[in-house]
Amino acid sequence: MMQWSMRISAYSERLLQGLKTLDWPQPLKDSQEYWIGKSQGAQVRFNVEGHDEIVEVFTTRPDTIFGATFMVLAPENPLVETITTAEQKAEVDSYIEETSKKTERDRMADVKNVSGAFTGSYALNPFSGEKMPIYISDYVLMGYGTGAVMAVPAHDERDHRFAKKFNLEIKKVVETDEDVQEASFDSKDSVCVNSDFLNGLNYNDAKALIISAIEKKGIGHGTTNYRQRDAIFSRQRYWGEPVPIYYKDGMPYTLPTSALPLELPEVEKYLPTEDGDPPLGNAKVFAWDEANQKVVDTNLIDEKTVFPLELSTMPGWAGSSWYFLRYMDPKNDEVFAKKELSDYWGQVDLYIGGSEHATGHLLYSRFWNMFLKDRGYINQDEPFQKLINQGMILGMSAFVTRYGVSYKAVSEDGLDFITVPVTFYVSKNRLNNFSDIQNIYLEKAKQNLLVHNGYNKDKKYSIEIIIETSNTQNIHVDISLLKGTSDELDTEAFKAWRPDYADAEFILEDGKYITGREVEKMSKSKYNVVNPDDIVAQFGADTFRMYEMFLGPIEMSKPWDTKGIEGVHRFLKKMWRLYFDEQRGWIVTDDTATEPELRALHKTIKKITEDIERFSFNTCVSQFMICVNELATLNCHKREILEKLAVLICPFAPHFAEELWHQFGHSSSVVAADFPRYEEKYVVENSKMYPVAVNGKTRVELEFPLDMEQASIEKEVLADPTIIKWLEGKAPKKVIYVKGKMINVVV
RNA sequence: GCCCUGGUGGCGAAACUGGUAGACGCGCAGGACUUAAAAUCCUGUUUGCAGCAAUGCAAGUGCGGGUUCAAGUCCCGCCUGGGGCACCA
Repeated sequence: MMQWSMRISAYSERLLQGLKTLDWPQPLKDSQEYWIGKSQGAQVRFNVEGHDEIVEVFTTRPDTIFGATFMVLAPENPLVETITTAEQKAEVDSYIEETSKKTERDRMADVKNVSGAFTGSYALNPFSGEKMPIYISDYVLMGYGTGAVMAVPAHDERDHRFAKKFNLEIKKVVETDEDVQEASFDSKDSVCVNSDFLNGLNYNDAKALIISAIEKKGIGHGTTNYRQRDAIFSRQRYWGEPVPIYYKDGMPYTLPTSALPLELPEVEKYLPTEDGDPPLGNAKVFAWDEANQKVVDTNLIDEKTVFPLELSTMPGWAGSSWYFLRYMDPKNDEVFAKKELSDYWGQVDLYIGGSEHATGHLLYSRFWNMFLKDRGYINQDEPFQKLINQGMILGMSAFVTRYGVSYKAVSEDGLDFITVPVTFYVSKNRLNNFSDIQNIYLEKAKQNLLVHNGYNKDKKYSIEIIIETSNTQNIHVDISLLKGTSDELDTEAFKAWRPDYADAEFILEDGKYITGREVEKMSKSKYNVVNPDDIVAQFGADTFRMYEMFLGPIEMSKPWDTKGIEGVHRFLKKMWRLYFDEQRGWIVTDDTATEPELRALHKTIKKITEDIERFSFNTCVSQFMICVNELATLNCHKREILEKLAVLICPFAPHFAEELWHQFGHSSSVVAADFPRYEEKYVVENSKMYPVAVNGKTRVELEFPLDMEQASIEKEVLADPTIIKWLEGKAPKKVIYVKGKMINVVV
């Protein structure tokens, strides 16, 4: 099938180099770097004995060429056809047939399963002069390098496995004590042996020397390879941007700019055509009239002036790679964004997204951006200068345990056997100890026996043994069946939940059924989904927003736990009470703020300002709590403090801040207010309570002025009774004094 | 297999450049206000030992070593949860 591809591989090196300029998480950069997969080595041509054909290989280890004892081609390599000998043809053909049936997934699945076939031909090692049998095997991929490798079994794991399987020579060319007959030794930290003029050279020197030798011989050259492939751009589905291309004599032509954008045609069904064409093949009006320059009825196609349009559509990333540029100038009919505007807005300042886009969207988007820059449409090399990965909010699944035990009832005369199953839903902590609940099961087994249809009431039975205990099932239950925010199951609700559970019987602990809890992705099938709308309805959007921030660092995944939300809600109510009294209403005064009040405020301004910069929102919320606790203790209701505090909290609780701001008499929005500035003078202290340690263990706290000389501090520290006690009469070796931090006396 | 990430109280977490581990919040326990409840406020809450108590001592950040006056933080070797990639020569 003919497919459109984006030649992203032409940008591999720039995409790799560009990573150095980005403020992105290292793991994300690593995975792009790995995906691009740059490797440096050499391309080398090998002569084939008795043929004019040559086999060209790519290798990153040309320094091990003296250890290359055989050759492996990809089964799809066109050379296979010509070099396979008559005797080997049947074997090779059947191997190709076999591998072509395997899907790529199958191929990957049995990495350990070595397979291949001998072509019957030999290549000649240009340096050792040895004959190298040529094999084919599916561990060599046609799509990478040249689709052929020189196999160095002593120093490559895959080649080693292959050599073992087909009994091929393994020749050590890198110094090591390991037995290369047993396992390959793949280190790059190596020195050449058995390699003629390379002997004694390390990896880097040997590589440089052999590449120049290869070039001198005229059989190859040093080269760089990228693992990254071109990206298939065609999609055989309806929804997507149509490709503005028409075909004339089988050749593609672009539509004129005036015909753009080419819109999706109407179709009756979004399915492929009977001939197997994509859904656009069903369109009635989707042909290009070259003479009249417009899209016309498909029936009019005559291949003279009316031609068929491309039927495949573009993939999702055709749009997702550059939509943000359009945001800069959304109403422009001429271009996607006027250059002056995209220059003005520049790059996306901050991109928050998941790391799952590492090798897809985020790479395509960079590529696309570079291309647009090369064409002169925009000015930035990179679309997203700063990027952070947010963690996922996970669900807290709940489980009940259905625990089944079978008993064997034997009649007194030993003639009748009845199997009596007993099943209970067992509360979490009673499950650990079966002997504890054994009697409950046994009692139930006796009851069940009496109603068993095999039961003969004229006989006496003894219930003996458990014949099966393995019937334990953990069943997801909907978290709405829990009581409040606890782990306790509402057993009646559970019974009503599903007909299967209507007759459920429980073994409780302290009168409660406690479910097992586990952190999993939120998913309907796991019944652990918490709907934000419900939380917002109950607590308000500000509480919800702040609680999400308070949960922990933004880049970490964490379970949603509704329990803690009360704390944030209480905090907002407490802060509100600094401004409002239930009876008296607005209680903010114009009194002058005191030193402790100003210190509380400015400590907070400092922390919030710094923590916002490093995206540490959870610690911001903590600081607000500390501040409000302090102001409440100080009984502070002063405008000088509280007005700034309201602005400060605006990014965290915007509705709340807006309301307070208006109460202060402002008519404009709080978002337009100046963000409070930290002033150091309110926070500086001139003394510090120092932890004083003896040999690293803190023993006492002593207060000293910050500008006190070390010598005087030492004198006072050594005179302190607690320190004297811990010195036990020994003379201190030295005293470590870190200004503003701590003091340590070393004995 | 390879790459990345995390592991700190009963729980979510804090400790930014090595410098008082557990801030802040939840939960729990006790108390105040109230006829009662809600709301609110106060006290305690890492563990162990001693003490009526204030307090004191010891241990403690997944495990084992190391560097340092000082390690949750740095180094070496492991264990373990999560995510991604996977025959790329």
